[in-house]
Formats: sequence, C-alpha cells, structure tokens
Amino acid sequence: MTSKKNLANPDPSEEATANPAVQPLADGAPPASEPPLLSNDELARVFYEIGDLVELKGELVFKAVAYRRAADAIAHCPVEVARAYREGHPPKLAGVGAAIDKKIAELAATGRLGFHERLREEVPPSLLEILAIPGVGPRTVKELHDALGVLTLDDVEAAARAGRIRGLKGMTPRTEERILEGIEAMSRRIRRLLLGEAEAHVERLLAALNGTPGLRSLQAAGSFRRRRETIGDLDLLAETDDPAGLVRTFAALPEAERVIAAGTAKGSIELRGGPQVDLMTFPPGEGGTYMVHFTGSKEHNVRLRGMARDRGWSLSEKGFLRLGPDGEPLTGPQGELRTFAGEGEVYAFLGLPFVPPELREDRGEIEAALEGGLPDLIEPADLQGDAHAHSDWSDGVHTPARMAEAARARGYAYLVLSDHSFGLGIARGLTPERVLAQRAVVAELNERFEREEGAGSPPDGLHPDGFRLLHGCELEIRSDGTFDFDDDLLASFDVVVASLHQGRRQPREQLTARVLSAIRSPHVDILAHPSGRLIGERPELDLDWESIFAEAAGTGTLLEINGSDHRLDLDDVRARRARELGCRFTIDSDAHRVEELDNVRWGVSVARRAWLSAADVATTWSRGELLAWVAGKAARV
DNA sequence: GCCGTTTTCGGCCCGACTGTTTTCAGTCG
Repeated sequence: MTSKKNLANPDPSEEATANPAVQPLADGAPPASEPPLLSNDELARVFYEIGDLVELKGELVFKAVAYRRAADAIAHCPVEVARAYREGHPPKLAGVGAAIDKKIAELAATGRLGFHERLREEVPPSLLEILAIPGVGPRTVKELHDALGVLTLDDVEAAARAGRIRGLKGMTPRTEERILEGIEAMSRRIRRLLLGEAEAHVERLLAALNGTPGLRSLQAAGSFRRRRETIGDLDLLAETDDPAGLVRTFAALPEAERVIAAGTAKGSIELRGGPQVDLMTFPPGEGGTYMVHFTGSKEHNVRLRGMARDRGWSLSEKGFLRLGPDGEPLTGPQGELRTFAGEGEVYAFLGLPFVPPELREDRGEIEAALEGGLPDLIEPADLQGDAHAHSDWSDGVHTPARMAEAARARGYAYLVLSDHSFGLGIARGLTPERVLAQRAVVAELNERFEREEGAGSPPDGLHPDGFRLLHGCELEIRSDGTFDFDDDLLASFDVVVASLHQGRRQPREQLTARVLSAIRSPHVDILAHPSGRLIGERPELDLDWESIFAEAAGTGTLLEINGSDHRLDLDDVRARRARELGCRFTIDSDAHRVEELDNVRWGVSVARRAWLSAADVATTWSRGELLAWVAGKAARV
C-alpha cells in the first residue's frame, strides 16, 4: 500500500533521504538558452513536494491528493513528459486538469515553476523533514512550527528533549517520547527491500506464526503480493478464530524491535534491522474483501470503492454495506453486510472479472476489466527455457555442466550459456579461442543429453522435447559501439545476447547509437538488461527509449526482462510500452550460479505487471520456435 | 485541483489504533 506521505520516497528505486526535494530551481543555475529537460522522476518530485507543502499549509486535503495523483501519473508515464510537452504533443495524464497541465508546461519549457518557488517561500521546505517522522502528520508539524518556531528535525528533537512540546494543544510528555522514538526509528529505517529480501522476511514470519492457536490461514498481501519491484513494508493477512491472541503473539515475536501498534484486530511491528510489518486479521470465511483491501494498491481500492458507491454499496475491508437514501451506510437492523470468502466473488459483485494482483495499480486495469479486455497473463509454468546464464568460464560460479543439469532438472527445453565476451575484462570474458573451446564442452554435454533421452520419451520430470544447452555469449557493446567478436564468430552462436556495461556516462545520443547498432546487427538476438540499472545502487542509462523500442520491434530483436531482483530490467512500465510498440521479450535469470536460475520468477512478476501474455515472451516458445526466430533475424535487418 | 449518462458545482473511500482536549482528532494504511 502506498503511503499517504509521499515525501519519504516517491520512487522506489530512489534511496530514501531526509529531504528528497529537488533543489530550489531559482538558485545558482545560470540562465541557459535551452533549459535542461526534466526527467519524469524530477517532474514528479516537484508535484509530490507541492502536495506535501500544500498539505502543510493547511489547504484543502483534496488539493494535496490531486497533486500527488498527478505526480503518480507522471512518474509512471512511459513517454518522457517534459519532452512531449516541449514538442507540442502532451500526453493525456489521469488526474491532470487545466491547472496542473499549465504547471507541467511551465516546468517543461523553463525547468522551473513559479508556483512551486513561491510555495517554498511560504512554507519552509525543511518542515518536510519533520513531516517524515512516523506518527507526525501535517497538523502536528503546523502546530510545532506556529507555536515553537521549529524549522528542522534537529529543532524538533531539541524541543522534545527540553520538554518544550508538552503543553501545546493536545500534546503531553508522552507526545515528546513518541516524537523522539519516531526520530530514532527514522535513523534506523532501512532502504526499501528487494523482492528476494522481502520474500525471506515473509517466509520467516509465516513460519514463526504458523501454529498459533486459532490461526486458519496466513499469507502475505500488500505490495509484495502485487510484486512491486521494491517493498517498503510487509503486510500479513490472517484468518483466525482468535484475532486478539494472534496480534499478541505477533507483537511478542522475538524479532520485533518495536511494537508500533497492537489492537484487537491489527498490529504493527518493526523488525530488528528490517522493515515494518503490519498484521491484519479477518473472521473465517470472510477473506474476500480483506484480501482485496490489504493487497491494494490504495489507488485501485479507491476505484473499487467508487464503483461500489455507484451501485449503492459502501466497500470496506469488512465487506459491502448497503447505502441508505442519505448516502450513508445503513446500520442497525436494516443494515446489510455482504461478505465473501474469495476475491473473485468480490470482483464479481462489482461486475468485474478477477483482476490479478500485479495489475492492481489503477493503470487501466479497471477499464480493461469492464470491457473484458484484461490480458491473459504469463505464468511461471509457461517458461520453456532461459536465454541468459553464466558459468565459471567467465564470472559465474558453477560449471557449464552443473548449470545445464540444473536447468534440465527444472524441466526446461534449453539453457543459453551466455558467458561474457573478453571486452568485459573484470568478468574474465571469453576470447575467440576460449569460445571455441567452450563450444566443444557444450557439444559434449549435448551428446550425453541426447544419449540419455534416447529414442523414446525423455526421463520423468524432463521437458518432452528433451534438453539442449545452447551456445551463446553476452556480447559487450563497447564504448565506441563496436563488438568484441567478428561477424563470422557471432554467426556461429546459437543465440547472441548483447549488453552494455562500459562507457555508461556518455551522452544520450551516443549511448542510444551504441544500443541501436547492436539492435541493427544481424547477429544480435537479445538486448540484455537494457536500462543497465541496479536498483538502489546504479542509475539507469540515459537512452532514447522510443527509438530503441521502435527499432527492436522492426528487427525482431528480443528485449530482456532480467529476473535478478537487483535488476528487473526492463521494468514493468517500459516493458508495457515496448509491447505497445510491437516488441517481444525474453525472461532470463542472468544466473551466475545454479540457485539463481530461480530469478526468473521475479522476471515473470515484472512481465505480469507489464500486462504481458506468454505469446509476447520468446522464452515461453518451444526451443525450435526460438531458434527459428533468431535465425530469421539476418533476413529482417 | 479534478471531474461529470444521476452533477460545470459539490462532491471527492473507509476503518483501526492511539492518546486523551472522555467524544473525537490525528495518523496511518
């Protein structure tokens, strides 16, 4: 679920900082003839901040909501908003009306926004640090500022320690304690979790709580269930006969560093060195609306509640309540609470088909569901192979034989062994000579597989088409746009995966030209981890995505969705846009050891969030179909 | 600030937990 406070971390790939505000645009920068183009993230950040400042100012809450909604739309827009405005074809963004449209136009044209700058003069932006304290909301910040003149986090801490806060409206020594605890918690707060880290926490918590008396079922909800690319806090949902007892057990877990709240139906803890975990309970057999509610997203839920209201019902986690003539839910004897055991029934009650959790972001899924146009999403079981993996011949850990055996045991029809080319020296990339030596190893392995599979059907658990190790490489796109291997050698691989690790800071035109040269090569079949980002560690490459997607679609070059939870690259928004432009994909593990072959499950999550079906993803095709596709590339370019 | 086959004005989703100004406001999800 997204937080009401967006200031802490509007973009999950950004590290949380005390003050994420863009620098005051008025400062310093000399007037340039062509102001720099703001990225979608930078644009969005301005509007998130306006939302927070407007709320601090005490304006109508709905204004703040409107600014944040617009910021969300900008952040998730697949095209570059500022560029599109400059070029005179602004995209239609949900929640952007005349007023915000004008503000975006000003930002796009000049790189700054007078309204924003005036707002920052009226409401000191350093107050946002105070708003970020857990448990401190806009009213409290305003009171502290007005009554005590505090401006910064340090001011608040000093005031709390000096006992100057008690005595203010509704504030006591306990309030001071809670503020100091909140500041302490903030300094401990860890970065957002990668999916694999979130999964490990979830599994430990489920194991710790299972067996609690009265507990009938327990599962993860929230953004982890939706498989967002990073996870802020964890949500658990329990079906139980003894909710209060379960919450007590939960709050007493040894791994709980701090108990944030513990009532009779819900509880919240902070894990030692880990995220916040919220536990919700529901009565047996009534999980449908609870699952929907606590899976989110908030934006999706708001849409569902609006639809319920249109149909004469009020929707909450508890169920649907009939609305009276005054628009208020009926209570007492004439009240009627409709509950459901499963989510499918909840959606059906609203006249909708089941909406998969990965789509619940209010990015068109409600409209598509109403029209019967939800995609038939790819599933993990659709994968027939993996087109990107390494061995100890370059920077991997396990031998080609072990990697192949592990992939074969997963029931795959193939694994593409794609060790680095020599240009990536740090990865001990392969020279042409070692490529040929490795090819002999691959051939030997395949002879064995062929023998074992024999003339009849393959042994149990193996793919019906049998398994083959395909020989590929991860070809470095060098800084000057050339490749490590010549055309003859490239043509001899089963599959060529190209990627860019070096010269990452070149200007957009140069980087884009390098990527396009790979896409236009008759030998390059897959563009691996196209953005080059490492989540929370390394920013993405500055590329012209629209032209890359157009060229990939035209040449049939497959775009990788890299399943490593550090990469998830392409991401969901880009992959969805690429599909609109006619691209096809692979979902690959980029495994450097056998355990990492399982990375593809996160890749499937990304693909589902990108609305992809199995047909869009070449690694769901048969081995023959994939090989025919890549063999056809030379003819297409 | 946004938005409209119930509206161009008047709405805008809903409930648990906490602390306390003991009937509700603030915060959060």
